[in-house]
Amino acid sequence: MATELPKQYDPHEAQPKWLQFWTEHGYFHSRPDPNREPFCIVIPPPNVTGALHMGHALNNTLQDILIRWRRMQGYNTLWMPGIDHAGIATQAVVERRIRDEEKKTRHDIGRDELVCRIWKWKDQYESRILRQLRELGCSADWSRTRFTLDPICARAVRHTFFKMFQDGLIFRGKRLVNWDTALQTAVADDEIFHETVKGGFWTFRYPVKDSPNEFIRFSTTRPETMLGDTAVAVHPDDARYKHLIGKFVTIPLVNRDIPIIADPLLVDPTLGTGAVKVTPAHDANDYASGQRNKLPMINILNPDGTLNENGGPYQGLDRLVARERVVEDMEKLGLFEGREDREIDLAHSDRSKTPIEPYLSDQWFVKMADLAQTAMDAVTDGRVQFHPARYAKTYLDWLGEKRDWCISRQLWWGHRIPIWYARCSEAQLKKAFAGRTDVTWRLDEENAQWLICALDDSAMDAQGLQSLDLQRDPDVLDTWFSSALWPHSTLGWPGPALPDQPPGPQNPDWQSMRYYYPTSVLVTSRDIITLWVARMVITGLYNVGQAPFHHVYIHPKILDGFGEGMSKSKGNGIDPLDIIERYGTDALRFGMAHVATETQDSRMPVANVCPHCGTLVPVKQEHLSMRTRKITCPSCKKPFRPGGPWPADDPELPTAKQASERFELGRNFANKLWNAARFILMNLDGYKPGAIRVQDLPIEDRWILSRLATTAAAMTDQLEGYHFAEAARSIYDFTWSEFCDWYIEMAKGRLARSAGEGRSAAQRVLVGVLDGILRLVQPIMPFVAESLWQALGEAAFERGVPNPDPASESVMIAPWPTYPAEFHDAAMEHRIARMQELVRAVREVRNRYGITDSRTPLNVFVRANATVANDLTSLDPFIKLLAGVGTLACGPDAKKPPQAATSVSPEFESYVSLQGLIDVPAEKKRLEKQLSEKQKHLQGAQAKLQNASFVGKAPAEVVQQQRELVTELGNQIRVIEENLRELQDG
RNA sequence: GGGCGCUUAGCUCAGUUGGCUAGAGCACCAGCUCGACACGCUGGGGGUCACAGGUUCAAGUCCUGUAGCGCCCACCA
Repeated sequence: MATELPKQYDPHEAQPKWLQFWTEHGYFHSRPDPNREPFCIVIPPPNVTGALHMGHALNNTLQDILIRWRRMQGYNTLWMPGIDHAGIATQAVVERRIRDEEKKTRHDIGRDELVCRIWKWKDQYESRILRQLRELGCSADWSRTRFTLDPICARAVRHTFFKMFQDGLIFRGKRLVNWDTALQTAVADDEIFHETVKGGFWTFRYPVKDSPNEFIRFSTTRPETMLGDTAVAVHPDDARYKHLIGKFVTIPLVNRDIPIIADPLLVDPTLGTGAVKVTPAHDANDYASGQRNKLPMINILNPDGTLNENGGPYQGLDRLVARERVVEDMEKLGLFEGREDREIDLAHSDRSKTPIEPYLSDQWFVKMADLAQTAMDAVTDGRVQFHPARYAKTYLDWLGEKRDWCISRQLWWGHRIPIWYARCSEAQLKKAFAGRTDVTWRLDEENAQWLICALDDSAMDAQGLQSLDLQRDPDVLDTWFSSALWPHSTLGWPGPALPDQPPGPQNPDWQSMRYYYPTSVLVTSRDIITLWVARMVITGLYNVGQAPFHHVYIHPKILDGFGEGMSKSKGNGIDPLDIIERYGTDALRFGMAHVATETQDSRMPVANVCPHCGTLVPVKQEHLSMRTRKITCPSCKKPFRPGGPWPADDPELPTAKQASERFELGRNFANKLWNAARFILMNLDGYKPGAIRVQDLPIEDRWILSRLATTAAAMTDQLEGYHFAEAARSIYDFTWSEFCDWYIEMAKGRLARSAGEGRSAAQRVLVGVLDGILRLVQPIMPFVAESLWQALGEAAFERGVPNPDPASESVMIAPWPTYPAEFHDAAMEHRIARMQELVRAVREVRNRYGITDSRTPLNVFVRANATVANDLTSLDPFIKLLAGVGTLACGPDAKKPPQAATSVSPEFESYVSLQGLIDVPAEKKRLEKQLSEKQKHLQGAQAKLQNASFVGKAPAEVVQQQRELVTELGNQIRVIEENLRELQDG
């Protein structure tokens, strides 16, 4: 007798145990093996910014499902894990901490110290993130874990940059950035917030040159920028200004002449004065217009927000002071027309909270025209496929713009731009770098300097370079530059640095690159299709010549209970660890698979668990919008802090854990599975493995094996197509609604007999089906699957249908189930379906009349044709067992007893003897309602048949179906009428 | 403003190429401690499939429009 399992599945007992077991057995590792086909996924590397959230749980669960499934299918699966340094986000988090804790800015502590602090932060959060991923059960090859700043990734970054620089794909150009004048740094778009402030809206006029008394009127919210104006634009069709196009106006304060140009994109003639001053260096639209019209760009600002030498008489003044002076001076000149108050939506820096100035600066770019085209081709010709396919449009539309990619960032955390500047003669360079292939240079004519690109920093440490007066570029690369290389950099591109040395952290393993690249599928969310997916394809094609993956699966987003995306700033996230703690990892994973549907993002209402009394307190919308930090429990009246991803604990208040009932489904399923297995294990006395032959099996066995085979095949298809929700539903429905609800119940009869062929066969089938279920569920719920696999191994080591095999040492490495074609048996499925219908009908009658004690047998009469009657009679023991039937009379002439309730089925009529218990008025009412519904349905169905165009156009079998439906409905109505009549008579 | 989606039971969601009485889980109602499971079992109630048109023998499903919601991109002199 096998050791009996506890009544409930305990995930917290199972999880650490199997995690350790899998790790010790090395199941997560993968190494190149030419005899096996690889299946490889590279993880979208989480940011080191902080802990993982629900989106990560979803993303990684789905990847793990694919990896675990393909591993069982026999592929050599590699899941490459890693972390992203996430330049801006990480630096901002660490800077904020330093500011909060030490009241210092990054300029106070310096570049080296800041980078050092961020590395410490990175170490701490990297291990936390990796731990979370492990706890999620992710079967990644942890020994290969990469970080986007580690030496191997850095080498790939350098090679790519160097190659692109040599190919002329990397160039230096001007670009407007968001300038924070307080911190004197550029900030990223996602680091700014918009706030409505009170401002002015001034209207001025410029005198038209060579046309006395003619002026052109314009308005602005930033009068000081007129010092940087290089044109006035009007709409080409605007009758008021048409004659002025091509003439000049004079900016009076600096006495500069600028042209009047026509720009239909910049100017909307119905707004304001219809004329727009153009300041290309300090406004994004004007910048675009300046590029279109080849206007000069005049930068009037110093980094600190004061005016520079281009500000003429206003040089040195703060821009806001200059604004007032400009207005005063224009007024003195009689060119000021008025000012109105206006609410202005102004961009502010997240960090300094001061207004952002658009600021023109030198940046590095990747030329996209040709690169983007190669990436578009890879998708249009099908080398890379999106699932769902519609996301290809997002990708193609974005790449189609072919906008140059700005890759420099004014940050300290990241890959340094490998560029040095030198002002010297080329002869000096040639001499200094004679014979060197790891250094290349190009002349920057505009600034009269050399741009030197080095493949490695050490190249610039050589002796004799002092005379060159090298200046290194202070910027770092856009984080996406290193992320774009992720699929091939992690696999070892560009090959070993030290070919004779063994692979290691400094020396990549070239075999992996050749074996696993291109990877199989990328699993990610739709918001980084452009930022990341497109760029990976670009660099993959550029560096390796092959796109980095064959498939891109885009999964839905998890929203909060109110339909909004989760984000740290909204405070509406859910910590996966809370869910794991409350429901178990399998429940979390099942829940994730279950929400991964084709079309729709999924809402996840969440509740706080009161840390004092355990009451579930649903999160309300106002808790989020007001950033509520304290909630009073409605039950015990004690205060607590709502759960979620908060930056730090609050020492004053206990923090609530979070719960969401959406994970009960998975928890309950794991427990159901556990108990089904528990029941089977309790009934395995005398189990002997043996082959089964479906032809020899009774109906119920053939039925469940047919259903099992269908389910396994369906799940395979569903996973192939990335239909995770359907796959989860398939195994759930099969296990619960077919195996547990019907098959196990039917098998109880045979098990109860202590010995004999019947019992033995039932054991084999029960064990064989359970074995299949555990394999099928393993990718989704690996922990409960492993627990039961091991328990089953003790009681039934050799098992399986049709032929038993010794169990593998882990369900993780068991083969993915496929079953012989003869398992599919439509006839058996049909017979059991008919029986289920009858059982349900009898149960319904029992419930309706309150005869729920199954020991009170009901006598059932079924009128049906001979075939159906035979089928049902053959299942007589089950009908008796499952519905508490005493005698079953079945046949074409089954006589209806007096005072009977009926249930109407498409294929047969059943009559249940109720021994005088009928509630006549209630029964009458029920039948009348049923009658009117059936009559309505019949009318509709008949009308359809009489319609000539239906009979003419529809396929013959459909028309035939319709005829059968009408006949059937007619029969049913006749039966109901008959019953109703008898009820009235009786 | 452009693009992509979404709107089905009180809640969260399924619903294949149009085709038999629109499904599930939770919640609700009634009844069950019967030897796997109360994280359970049996049965039940509950839906004008956002709205308005159209195509079709037939529309939750296809088309057009309207409203609301979400996301991405662009932009707001």
